Amino acid sequence: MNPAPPNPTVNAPASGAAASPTPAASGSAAGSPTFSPLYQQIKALITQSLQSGEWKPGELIPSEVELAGRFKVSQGTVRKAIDELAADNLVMRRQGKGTFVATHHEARAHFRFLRLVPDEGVPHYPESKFIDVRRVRAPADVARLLDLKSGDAVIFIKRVQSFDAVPTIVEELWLPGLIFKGLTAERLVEYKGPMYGLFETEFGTRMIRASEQIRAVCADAGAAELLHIASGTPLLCSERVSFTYGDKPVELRRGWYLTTRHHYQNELN
Amino acid sequence: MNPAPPNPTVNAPASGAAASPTPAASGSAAGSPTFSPLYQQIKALITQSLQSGEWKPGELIPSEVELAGRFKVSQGTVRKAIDELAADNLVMRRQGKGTFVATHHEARAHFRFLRLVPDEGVPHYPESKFIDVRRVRAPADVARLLDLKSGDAVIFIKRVQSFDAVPTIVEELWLPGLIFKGLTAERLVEYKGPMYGLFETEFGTRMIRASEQIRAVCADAGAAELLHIASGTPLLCSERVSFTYGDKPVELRRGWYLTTRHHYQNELN
DNA sequence: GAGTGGTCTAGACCACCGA
DNA sequence: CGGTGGTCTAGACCACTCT
Repeated sequence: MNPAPPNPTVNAPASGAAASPTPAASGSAAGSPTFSPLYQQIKALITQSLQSGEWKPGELIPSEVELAGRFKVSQGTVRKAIDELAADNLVMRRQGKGTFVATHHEARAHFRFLRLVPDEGVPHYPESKFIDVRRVRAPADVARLLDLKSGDAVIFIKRVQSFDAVPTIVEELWLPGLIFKGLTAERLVEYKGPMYGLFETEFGTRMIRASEQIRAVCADAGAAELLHIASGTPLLCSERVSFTYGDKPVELRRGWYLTTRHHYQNELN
Repeated sequence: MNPAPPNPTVNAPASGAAASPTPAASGSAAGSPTFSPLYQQIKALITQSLQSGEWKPGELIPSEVELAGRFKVSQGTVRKAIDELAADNLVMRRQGKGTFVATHHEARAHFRFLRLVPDEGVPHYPESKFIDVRRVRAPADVARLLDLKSGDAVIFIKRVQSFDAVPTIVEELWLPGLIFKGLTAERLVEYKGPMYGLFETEFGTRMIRASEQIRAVCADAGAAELLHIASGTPLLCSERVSFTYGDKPVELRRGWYLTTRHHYQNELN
């Protein structure tokens, strides 16, 4: 056992009972056993339940005391695990009510990934117009970023987003065909709200984090036409890969942003 | 008293002794008294000591038990306060050694604000060449962003930064003259390493966080010459305001980044 | 009032560091 | 070895929400 002496359940080398096996968290190759703290193991167990859909987005998860009983640890340990999950935006705590599985269906979450905001006026969500939705074979670069094999089936989506009827964003998305089987133009068009919300409820795939690379480029003819601007206008170009549980890449999104009346807002902390 | 019953020191309406007055944290206008938890008050007290320079960047601060004794609270409460300070990057914990005041003189900190990295190869710090350093009166827009009055003295700095001898960044900085009195071109040139390090050690002003707005623009004649590129080349344009303690703005930095072989890297969490 | 998360305490032991 | 932060527990009370 690792830190707490009077508790022989989770990290124990061999203990009989309880609902959670988890020899877990040992890099046990040789020399150093590399133990991990109890609360990290609890966090991993809870994360598994989230990933498996045992508790769905927006739902209430069991209370701290109940989880403490289930895992045979103190409430404080569960608390620390959930604290981290909340910091990771996997879960949301609400005093007096309980802890809820985080969801992209919330005003709060809408601007976590969309960082383009109007220079003046309040941030709001743009309107989408879909240009293209089709099943294709993954080009090499897309396959590499999505951890697929070149030629694997992917879904390609192209759309234009407008703020106050002014076209401002051209976006191309690539999604693994296996995961997003059955995603059609109709589903996309009829669905109102952020796409990540649809992915979450319709395909059980929740975006956890993303990595973005940003450049300045000249608008090519295609983008220029869609955005009603002169070819050659400078655009902000973003390439973003989004990840679900287990750091699995599940979306590649290339965006071209018109930044004459909008800007990309970033907070450095 | 607020949460803890057996402890009449920090938040107490009127208590005699102890080194920390702090009636603190009450929005006491009318109706709701708006108490704040003990650990938040401890956090505020420690932050004051950091701001006042009682413990300088890089130095060791008193141990948790000592602070607990000083503030007459439990170690757990001090711990939670320091946990938040560490999350805010004001302080750095090192097991077995102690807690240190964070500093910008560390490889770790160098890329917290500089997000432009080479497309290939390892991130590294660019070389600076200073074009201009002078005392001027603040234009209206600069004054507004730095919370000064139009016409107040400010220091203007212009420089070019190069990666592997390739000029890549043009930067213009505006600093409040009052705070950075005595900042000269010589000091800047002789100083090696990140400018925030110099600000911290030479002027006692530590940058805590920053807010950045990013756009795509065309290179004007001046930038084009400095970066050895054609006028009109698309550049990534960033306007950043940095803040010290108390959310006081103390730097305006406008940057133009050449993104042909570099990109702005951002993690969305 | 019962149940939830939020705060606070006290005490134990562990992992790491330096002398 | 003693000192530091890191983990874990157990129990108390507070603030909030709903019924």
